[in-house]
Amino acid sequence: MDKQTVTIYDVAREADVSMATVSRVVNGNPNVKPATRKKVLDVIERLDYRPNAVARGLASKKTTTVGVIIPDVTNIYFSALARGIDDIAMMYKYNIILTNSDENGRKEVQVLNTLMAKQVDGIVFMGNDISEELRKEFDRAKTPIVLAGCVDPTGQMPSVNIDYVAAVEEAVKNLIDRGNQKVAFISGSLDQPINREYRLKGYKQALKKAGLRYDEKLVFETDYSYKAGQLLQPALQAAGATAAIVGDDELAAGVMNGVSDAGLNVPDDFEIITSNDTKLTEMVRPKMSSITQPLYDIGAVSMRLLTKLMNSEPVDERTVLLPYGLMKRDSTN
Amino acid sequence: MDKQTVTIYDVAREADVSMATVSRVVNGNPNVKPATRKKVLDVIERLDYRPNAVARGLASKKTTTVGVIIPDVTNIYFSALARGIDDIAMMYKYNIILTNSDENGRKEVQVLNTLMAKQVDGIVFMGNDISEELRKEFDRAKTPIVLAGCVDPTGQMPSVNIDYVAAVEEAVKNLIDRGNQKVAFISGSLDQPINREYRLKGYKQALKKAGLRYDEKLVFETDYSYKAGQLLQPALQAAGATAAIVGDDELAAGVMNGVSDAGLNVPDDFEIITSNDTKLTEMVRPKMSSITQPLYDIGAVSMRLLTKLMNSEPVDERTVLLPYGLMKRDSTN
DNA sequence: AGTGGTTATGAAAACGTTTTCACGTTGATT
DNA sequence: AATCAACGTGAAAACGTTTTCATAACCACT
Repeated sequence: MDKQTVTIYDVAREADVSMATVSRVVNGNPNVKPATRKKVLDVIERLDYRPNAVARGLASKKTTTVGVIIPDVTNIYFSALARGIDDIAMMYKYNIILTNSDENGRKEVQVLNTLMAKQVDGIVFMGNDISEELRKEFDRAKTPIVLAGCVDPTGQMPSVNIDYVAAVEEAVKNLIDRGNQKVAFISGSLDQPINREYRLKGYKQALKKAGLRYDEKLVFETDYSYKAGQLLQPALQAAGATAAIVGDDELAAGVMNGVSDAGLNVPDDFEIITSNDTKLTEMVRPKMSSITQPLYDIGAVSMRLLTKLMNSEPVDERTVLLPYGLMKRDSTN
Repeated sequence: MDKQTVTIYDVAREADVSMATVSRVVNGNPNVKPATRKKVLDVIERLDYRPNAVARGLASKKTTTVGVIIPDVTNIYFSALARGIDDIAMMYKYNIILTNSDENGRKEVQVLNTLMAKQVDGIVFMGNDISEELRKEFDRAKTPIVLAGCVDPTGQMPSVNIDYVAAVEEAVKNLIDRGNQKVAFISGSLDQPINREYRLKGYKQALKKAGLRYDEKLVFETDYSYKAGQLLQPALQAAGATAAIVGDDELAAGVMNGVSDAGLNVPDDFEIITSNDTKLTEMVRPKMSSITQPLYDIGAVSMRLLTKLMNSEPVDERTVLLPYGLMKRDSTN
């Protein structure tokens, strides 16, 4: 009852050919006489032979597996990207090793190392910050890596994103144009470049163009959770904010419910624009207006880009920007 | 500039020992003299040697990788399970190959086969139905498989779930006790055992015990999507339902918003209990009452069970039932 | 009939580990 | 001093493929 495996050698013997020939037919190499091919195929069928991908990986130095580092699959934003990644991966016959990093730098480095040990052919990285140590590991990796929905301020790494600066600027302008003088900026940690150097920059630009003064009291730094958003309400009120641009949908839902539960009307008393356009925006009431980004596509395009890199195909744009938009729903007037 | 890899052989040479010894220190085998160990460790450090997991897998027939088949990562219910699975997997030094199946039988079989080809040490399967063909593949697999949040009516496969029959019965009873004579049953396809043989059974039992007649017109078979739920409102009204038990949270959110948008008040005109207790239940307004199940734990426990199976450890219960509950929020009175 | 170029095949060497055996050493026990 | 067990180590055989290289067979052409 031991796992008795049929090997390529068994097939070769039964079909009365060499291993090399079996390997050829299995891999669709055209240099095989049709008659031989058929003979081998028959034996494969009869013996129910299944090539061992590990042995194949060792011999060919290709595993047809790519690593995916994700902060948290449970977050709708990231799972949408992951879905795009997996679909394209499957299309190109790759499998995905998925690991949650919790945006924890140490864990990211460790995960990266085990992925390299497993000889993945490429890596898609999601996360909001690239620590120094992590960057060092990236550099030393001989494996292609692309960032998905994750900015690299230095622009060295292949990545796919939207233009966060412009998107946020447009959203904030929209809020200001409707008369909001005090627009809150709510995001995750400002240590993360995507917040500090992109979103916040867009926010400041919009203020400047509207002739408004930047006020630190309107900047709220918190973590990306529903709960955190909900708890922000008193602080928002204290700061006199009448609108907010929020960096994450779950967080935004929390903010909105916090505000509503305090008796204010959204959007009449308080307007909100969120950033990720996940399906959550349509499930809450009022539905949330949002910056629009093609989540699935960001994942899909990163994976596609990665396939090119893994294949050493020429790549025109190493850092691709996908189009964004602004979707008006019911949390703005 | 070619990927010049340091092998165990290089280390052996530099440290002036045999490969076997290097292997021993890398694997923590105690049978190595401390002095030798240090010497080897130093060389490893100096050369930055990283063991090749693929070669290791071939030689040892263990890949420390498990396959996870999931209908759709994008669904909050499943991603919560996946998170539990990954955390425990990581704890036991396993990695996860994650693939979406879309509950498509053909795809499930194909994915299963590539997982086997990749020599995964075990598999966690999520999905609502096990087709005949899939079951055949399961049987023939020499690899341990456990079902997570997925019933096997035949009880042959290891699985971890809650008692869906009892949970639904309790929820429906709760609805009936509050005077609802016409409780709708809303779920995914009744072809799926979990709906046909478990949830519906609980529903019928509750009706019977309350002396109510089972009415097919109150049974709504749809797909698990927000949209589908939203569109159900007219039919619900036509059937005269005043309450509903719903099999999925996104679906339930759709139902609730459909009902609300039609001008009815939830819970005064229409009560809803949903089934999965995902965080979505707290994000919508009103918050949804729900059957409570330990999602993360279902994933975690399945993975833990799988580790035991992979390790040929004795297992007391092959089909484990985790506790459920009923959480009253604002979609019921 | 001789030449040259495909085309089809096999032998055997990688690929980078783990693992099995056998063999010396060592130290304790009689 | 002889015996034994435990310990520490190395040689070499797996593991199941791909890939390189050589060669045989075939097929036109001159």
